Amino acid sequence: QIYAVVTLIPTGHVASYGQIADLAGLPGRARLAGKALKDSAGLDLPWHRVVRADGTLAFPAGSEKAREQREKLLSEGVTVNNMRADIKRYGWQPDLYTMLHKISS
DNA sequence: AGGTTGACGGTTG
DNA sequence: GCAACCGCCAACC
Repeated sequence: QIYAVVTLIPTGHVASYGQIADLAGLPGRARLAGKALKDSAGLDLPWHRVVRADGTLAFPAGSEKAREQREKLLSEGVTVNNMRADIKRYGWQPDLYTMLHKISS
């Protein structure tokens, strides 16, 4: 379920672990979403579009994965300042979020 | 069985 | 805005 929701994130946009878990029918289990993505290594998913609720990248600053994620987001037009994506502009808009919530239920 | 550990998130100072 | 806490829960020691 979690992987399915991740594929729904439009190119050039980002979503939080909490939102992913929520839409996957697992409210309040953001950590599980993170665990699922960690285990998803190898699968073809837009994992780089998943960030923390405040927009910061989940990988330790300076790490190889963090650099890779930042690069992928920038290439899609998502501004990333100091390892933090601009959630205000590129995050899921409220209307789209509620719409997806309705569909998934 | 009990303690630790996270690709997290909301609250508080 | 930031950092320290605390709640969370499944997987591992």
